[in-house]
Amino acid sequence: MSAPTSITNSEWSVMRIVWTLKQCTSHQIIDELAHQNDWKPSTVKTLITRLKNKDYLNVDKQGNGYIYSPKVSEKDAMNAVSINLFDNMCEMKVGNEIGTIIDHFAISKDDIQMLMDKLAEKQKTAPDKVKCNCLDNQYMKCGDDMK
Amino acid sequence: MSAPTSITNSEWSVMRIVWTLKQCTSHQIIDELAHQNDWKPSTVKTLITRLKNKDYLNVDKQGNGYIYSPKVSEKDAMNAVSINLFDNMCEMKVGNEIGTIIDHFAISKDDIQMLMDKLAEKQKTAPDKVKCNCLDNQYMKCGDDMK
DNA sequence: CGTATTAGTTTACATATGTAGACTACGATG
DNA sequence: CATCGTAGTCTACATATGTAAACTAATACG
Repeated sequence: MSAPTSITNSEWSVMRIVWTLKQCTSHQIIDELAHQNDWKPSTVKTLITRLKNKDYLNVDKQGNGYIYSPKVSEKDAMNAVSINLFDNMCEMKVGNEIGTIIDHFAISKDDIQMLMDKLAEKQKTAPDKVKCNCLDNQYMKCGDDMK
Repeated sequence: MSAPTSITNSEWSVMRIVWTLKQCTSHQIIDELAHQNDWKPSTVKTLITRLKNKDYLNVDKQGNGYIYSPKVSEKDAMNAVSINLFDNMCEMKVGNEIGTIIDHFAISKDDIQMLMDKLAEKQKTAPDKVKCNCLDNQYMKCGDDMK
């Protein structure tokens, strides 16, 4: 259920297809990615092999080739990469950055409502300030705002 | 002002220090990262060089060595990586994922308020549904929910 | 049943990344 | 001014990633 190793951008493209189709043949993946990215069949085959090795894909023999299905859920993978990303950033600035994401992407009414509810709840126990965690050492700590 | 190339995780560690200190010597960066990650001086020096080449760092001669300062703002870099990350994901699922991030990280009262205001505003023109954009091709589209 | 198709495996190769030692040059100190 | 220490550059090397050709093996079709 969890995401063992990290996957690369191009592997991500393959996984999106498998997640969406739930199960599919290499042929379908190759077609779709030839269409989307102009990738050669060999390229996609390599990516599929790597994803098998990384335990992101299940394989089931069928006729000639295999049927591929996700071994790691899309949600788990998304969580792994996004949490990893924000872990890299200054804790103090994560809140502000979420704002940028909200500005930048389309979100449905329902999701927005869900987010507002979540925030209202979180507000109850929220700290006045989240401290910069960029420096472990003796140096001066970082200022308040980043514009 | 913009983030030209992408930077790696370890380069990110260096930049966080420079962003926080605004300007500093290699000595300071080396110290801090020896402390944080147990990296050898050479490792940090390599990272500094790569960041110079990637135009993430300004250098100013001073005495023996140099004073380093950011050439790309922290905000720009954060935006670049986070937008890039969510661009990789199924559009339909970004809203939900923002929820996970909100759950997972500490956010200050002020930031939460800012996010709620932003969402309230965004709600006014929000679509009922954001469609899955995983497939370009002819195949079936992805279902509604991901749990 | 043989052969064309297809799916999968092997090999390849350039660039990126993590990690670091060795070497060099310049400024500081006696 | 000679030398030492410190900062910076060069070199190194294993693994990861993007990209793909060549080869092989197993169906499917005639």
